[in-house]
Parts: sequence; structure tokens; C-alpha cells
Amino acid sequence: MQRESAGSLRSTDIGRRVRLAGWVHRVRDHGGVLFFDLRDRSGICQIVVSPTDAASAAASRLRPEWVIAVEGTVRTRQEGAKNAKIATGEIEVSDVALEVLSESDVPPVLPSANDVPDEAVRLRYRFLDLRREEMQRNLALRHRVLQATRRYLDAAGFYELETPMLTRSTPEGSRDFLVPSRMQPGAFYALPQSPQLFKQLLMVSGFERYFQIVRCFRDEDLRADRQPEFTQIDIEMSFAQQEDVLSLAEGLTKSLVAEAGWDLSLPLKRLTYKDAMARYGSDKPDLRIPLEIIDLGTLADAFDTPLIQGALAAGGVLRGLRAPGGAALSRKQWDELGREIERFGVKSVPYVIRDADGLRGSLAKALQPQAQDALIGALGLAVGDAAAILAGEDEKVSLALGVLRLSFADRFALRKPGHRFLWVTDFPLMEWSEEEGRAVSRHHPFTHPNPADLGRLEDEPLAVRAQAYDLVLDGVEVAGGSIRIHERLLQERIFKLLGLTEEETRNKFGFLLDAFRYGAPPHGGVAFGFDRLIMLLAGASSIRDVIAFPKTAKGTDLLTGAPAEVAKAQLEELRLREMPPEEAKR
RNA sequence: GGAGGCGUGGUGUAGUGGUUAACAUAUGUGCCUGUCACGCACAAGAUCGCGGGUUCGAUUCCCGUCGCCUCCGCCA
Repeated sequence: MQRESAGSLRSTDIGRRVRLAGWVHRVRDHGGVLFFDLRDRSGICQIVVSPTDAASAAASRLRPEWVIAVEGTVRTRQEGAKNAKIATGEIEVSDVALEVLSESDVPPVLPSANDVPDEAVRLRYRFLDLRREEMQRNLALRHRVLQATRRYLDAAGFYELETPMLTRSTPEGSRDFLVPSRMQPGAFYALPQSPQLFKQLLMVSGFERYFQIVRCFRDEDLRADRQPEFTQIDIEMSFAQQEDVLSLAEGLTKSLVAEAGWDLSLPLKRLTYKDAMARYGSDKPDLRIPLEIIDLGTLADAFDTPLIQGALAAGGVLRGLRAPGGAALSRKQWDELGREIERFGVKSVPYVIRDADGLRGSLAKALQPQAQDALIGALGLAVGDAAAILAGEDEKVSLALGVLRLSFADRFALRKPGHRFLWVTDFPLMEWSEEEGRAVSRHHPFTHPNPADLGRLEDEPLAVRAQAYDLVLDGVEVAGGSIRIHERLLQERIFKLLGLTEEETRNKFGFLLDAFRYGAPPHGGVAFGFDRLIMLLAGASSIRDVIAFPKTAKGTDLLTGAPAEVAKAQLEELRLREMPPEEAKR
């Protein structure tokens, strides 16, 4: 007899003899009649065993998480015993034959429990944690979106091509995971941070449209939305302009989010990097928050305080941000807000509060009385609102207000329901790295500059815009990409600006530059952070909740115990030796 | 690298410088014929993460350490 899904039985199945198999979810033993819920991937179904049934003795032995097979008859539940809360609540399976396939110890993570155990316990017993309905749902969604990706891109003429996982370390970007080579002692493979160079080579090779659902590796510190290995939907297209890539990515996004029941209307909103920073203080603004940063430059003269006047004299800006209901913030809370933006060189948050009598607050005294109404109007302050007002260097003021914007949203629950996508375009090509004392690529060194800015590449490199774009969803970067440089000479100019010597570039990227000598098509692409996207679609608060076997914040796997020491013989084979701690210190 | 939070029966929590560490659930036994987070009774179950210090006495206070989480730095 063919096995069926427990969760898919309905009243239309009444009278049928069925065979089910799965896990014992909950047992309700009344001494006489006994009920239990049988759970499989599809859901749960109530099995009823009468004291006169042959299976009665076996049923009373059943415990949670035993694996059993059941053969029985689907029947309607008695009137008044139907359960509208579950999909199979109209029916039950009776007159059963029971077979225990596997017993279970008392499980540390009980899939039927309401309380979710501590995450360390969940990760240690991940195979049990994954039985929980939430995790089953998340990974099922992940599966569906993966399949939708393949369907969409295949239909759009993309080849799914694979690239090496054992590759070479390249400069720029994040720290590599290294794999020592046995056959080339002293040499190392690197696991790919992304298949960037390979997908460009595939364009040179004439495949025209490539995609890959690919694991990427970055040896950096973890976050709720960052794992050392993660999955990208990697896409590259030849003979494509930025518009072609954006439009492809939008179409794909629409079909992917539809798997979660989201309806997306295209085209998506767009914002330049410059505007995003000015209006939201972030290159990945959360547009669910109905707050915008306001430039107060025209009111600058109304503030009689050296802090503001000094900042403006130094070429700075004056900007404010409304905090709806912010009058309720205590002195202590303003201090907390100040600590959140300390890293931008702000010592405390100057603010004003509008109450029934007018403005008060740390900055109100410095404001000329006749300018009060103008300030209230500019910031849109209602009675009960407050506003943070910062003066200083453009980028720092923006970023600081961007942080406050998020903080206000948290404190006053300002985020509107629903979801907001947007493209952020025209990123700067390069940015200054204090640490390295040179310009570094903001995206990666193969990003094509905006053709309109090519003339000032050497003179004002930091002002050059890139043909690079990010897709942002609710304040999270879910995809990013660029048009690539396919001209060898331009690529060499960029390397030079980045301070990479010819020898270095030949050594590290020679193969790519070589390839570009033999007819490289213009090309560009985009990569989706797949786990993050699923996290947002699933409404999960951590990327770990959409990955079957994730790592902890310290990069360990509590299930397998990785990373672990290896046998001396393995190290010898690789000609590796542990460095004494005192030597490793420096 | 830095900051913060958490760590108490299997699990989730409460709690206290002082007798026997409480509750829920899970577990075991018994009772129970329509439950669905079934119910009732009884029982068993805890080196209060680990190490050190303060104290007559520490699960509680202090220091260190380990583990988990969050954030900053970092992550093209």
C-alpha cells in the first residue's frame, strides 16, 4: 500500500483506507480511547485508537518522536470534536494497525513544544530543531525559491554553470578561507568569496548568460545576517547595460517573492547613493520608516552656538531629523542615543522638543526666538515631537542621523507594515581607506566607472561614480552588482589608482587581463544574498533560521564540533606546523 | 579587537548572602472512552556553566574563564 501524507487528508478522503508513516507528535491517552497526532513533512493528523482495537496495547506504549507506520480508515470526526485550528481537523484515522519503526529517547528539543529552547541547544541537536514547524516552513520556502530561481533564469536563457571552490586568493575584499595544498607544499587554495572572476571569464568564453546558486566563503566576524559560508544567486550577462541587469533582476525578484505570497509591482523605486545618504543617512535605507533627514542650511544663522557656527564655517552641513513623540524621551534616553552615534564624532545629541508653549531642549536656548516657527515648519514638528539637529561634516552628519532614524523607529515603533524594495544606484567607485592610506574599491576592482565621469578618474577619483547598484529590502542589502570593465586599458588604469603595482596585478589577476586581450564582450551582473532574502521572506530574525546547519557567532558548528584539531599525520602531509603562541602574537 | 546581555532539573522560567532552591512542561507509575497544549494523583529528576576570591556561610556579591546571543570595528 502506498504511503500518503498525513497533513493532506481531508473530508474528501473519508472512507478510504490509508497508510501513513511519520513521527508521534503528541499522545492523549484517556485510558480508554487514545488519540495521538502523527506528524510528517506535510503536517499532522489525528489517529484514534479504541480500547477494543488490536492496536490498543501498542498505542499506549507510544512516546513523542517515535517513528511509526499506521494503516487505517479515514473517517469524519464526531460532531463537536472537529478542530478548526488544524488543516486535518475535520477527519481522523481509526481502526488502525500500528508498526513501530523506531523508538526515541526523550528529546532535548521537543518539536511539539511551544517553548523554543536556547539556541545553543537547538544547534547542538539541530536534527531535532529542524523538525519544528517553523524550521520546516522556512526550509520549504527556501526550496521553493531555489526552484523558482532556476525556472525563471532558465526561461530567460541563462545557463547554470559551476565554478571552482578551490581557487586562488586574490587581493581586495574580505579575508579568505585557505586550504593547504598537499601536492604543492607551502601553497594554498582559497575558497571563493564569490565566483566574480570566473563568471567574467565565462562571459569572455561566450556563454552570454550565466547563473549559479553558489556557496561563498568569507572569513570575517559574524552577525545575525552574516555566516562564514552563505549562498548567492550569482548572475552575469554579456552585451548588457545597467538597465538590462536591473530589469532582469527585478523580474527575477518579483517571481521569487511571489513564492512567499508577496506581490511586487515593477519597476522598483530607485534612489541614487547621494540621495539615499542625504535623505535617509544610509546606503540601504529602510523605507518602511516614514522619516526623512531635513537640511537646515537656510536656518543656520538662527543658531547662536559655536558648535554649529564652527561646523558651518568649516564647510559642514546642518541637518535635522524629527522624532515623532520624541518629547517622551528622557534625558537619559537622549544620552543613550548619543552613545549610538559616538563613532561619528558626536558627543551628545543636540535636540529640541516642541511642547504646547514652543520649543525647549538642549538646543532651544541657542535658537533665535523669531526663527522658532521656521524650524518647526522645516522639521514638521507637531506638539509632542522632538528633533535631533546635527552640524558637521556632510557624511558623518548623514550617517549619524541615519542611525538615529533607525533608533527612533525602534523606540517609537514607526515602521509601517508591508515591505519596501528599492534600488540604490550610482555608488562611488572608490572610497578612501584610512587603514590602508589609499583609495580602495567600494564594490570590487572590476566595476565599470560611469562613462560620464571617466575624464576625472585620475584627478578626482573619489568623486567618480560607478555603474554599481544594490537592491535593498526593508533596510537590508539583498542584492548588489555592477557593469564590469571589459576594456583592458581601463582595467589597468583602475588597478593603478588602487595602488596595485603592475607586478601585483599580473601576478594576481593576470589571467583575467589576459582574457580581456582576446575579445571580451561588455558585461555586467548581479548577485543576490540568498539567505538574507529568504530570511526576510520568512520573517525570520536571523539568517541561521533559514540555514539547515549554521555556525555560531564564533564560527563553530555545535553539531559536528567543527572546526576541530586534526591528526599530526595530516598536518605533516601538508607540511604544516602549529606556531607557538608567543611567536603568533606579533 | 571592543561593548553589552544571558547561563538554575531534559526543556522553558522564578528566586534568595542562611534550614529541604520554586513553578510549568517533559519523564516514570497509577487512574481516566472524545481529546487535540486532554485531565487528575503520586514519584523521580539540579555539582544553580567552570575556577578562584570575599564571608562564619555564596546559586546569590567580586574577579577570571568558557559557552550562546546582539551590536561596533570588520564584511569589495
